[in-house]
Amino acid sequence: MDALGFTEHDHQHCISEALRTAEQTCADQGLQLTAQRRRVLEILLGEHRAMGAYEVLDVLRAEGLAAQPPTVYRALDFLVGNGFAHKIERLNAFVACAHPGERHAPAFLICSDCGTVAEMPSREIAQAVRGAAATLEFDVARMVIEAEGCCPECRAARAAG
Amino acid sequence: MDALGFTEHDHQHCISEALRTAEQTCADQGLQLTAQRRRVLEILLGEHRAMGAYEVLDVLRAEGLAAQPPTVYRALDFLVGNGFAHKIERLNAFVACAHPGERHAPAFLICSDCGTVAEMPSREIAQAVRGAAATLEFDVARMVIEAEGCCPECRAARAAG
DNA sequence: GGAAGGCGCGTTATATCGTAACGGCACGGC
DNA sequence: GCCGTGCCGTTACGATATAACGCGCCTTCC
Ligand SMILES: [Zn+2]
Ligand SMILES: [Zn+2]
Ligand SMILES: [Zn+2]
Ligand SMILES: [Zn+2]
Repeated sequence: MDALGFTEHDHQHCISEALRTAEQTCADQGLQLTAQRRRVLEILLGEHRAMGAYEVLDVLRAEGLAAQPPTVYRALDFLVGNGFAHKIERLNAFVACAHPGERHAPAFLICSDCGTVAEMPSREIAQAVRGAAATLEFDVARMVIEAEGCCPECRAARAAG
Repeated sequence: MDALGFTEHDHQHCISEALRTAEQTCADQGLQLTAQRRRVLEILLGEHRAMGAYEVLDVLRAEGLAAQPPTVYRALDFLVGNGFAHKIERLNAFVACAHPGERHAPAFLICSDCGTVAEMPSREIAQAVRGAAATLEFDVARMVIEAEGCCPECRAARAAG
């Protein structure tokens, strides 16, 4: 389970796979993946970066839909609430989940140069957070773990440039 | 170095100590802790929780000042930029630093019940994040580590109620 | 069949968070 | 004196997010 985003990959496959997983998960859990929700997920899947809600809205409008902010926020709430997307707090923006279906406390790498957002394995990080919290007798319900920096590609580009 | 916020403590001492440290650090580094910046820091220090910029603004106005949003944001930028305060991304709000002067990558515990925000030791968490990032050859420049949950006091209150 | 309730969604309006840009003033260097 | 720099007042605006109301489509229950 590696974190895509920084590596070359068959992105069409990446998208269709994620959609299929979302459909299956919704079917299993009695969730309604309506056309709009699905479309918003597709838009997020289109890029391995975080998109603002209004950016998604612009895409919908460019497709001829007369959408309003609540439309997008409702779709995003559904997607985030059911683990098909995540909110990147640092950017006030949203990204498709790289591991839908699996229960996970996500952790993200955000490249300041190219904007790519990768979801990385977080078990040890989550463990460290829970450990530190436990010494203060604090019960952790939810975590925000986001690291900003420079991705390998951009670092190489810098070195070359 | 424990994380205050969840424990009883002499809060007046806590405030004056932090202000003294800020004054000393500014003096050492040639930074100007102006009256406004100092006042905003005092306001943040007043509570062990995160305050929105406009909430700070309301306090200033209640004191008779004709302040505008940029006034507050400029003071907050100064305080955050120089390590006297932190932004809690999850809340779009600001909290006074519990360890000013020391270089640190902060990690926070946010009680969903009472709103208290505590800054906790983060060395091991930061280490775990850097480690996970390194396997993807990602250079981390800045981290956001925030855990939401229930503090010991509120847990006790729940159990009692 | 019809009442009742849940859910998704359209729509309007508004709340909340944050910044751009301009100009004035004070201070220190030269 | 003149200029650069940093701080701040002020106006206006941009970006992010939600409240509230109502409609249509279901399903449930009788
Ligand atoms: Zn992909
Ligand atoms: Zn990059
Ligand atoms: Zn205190
Ligand atoms: Zn609490």
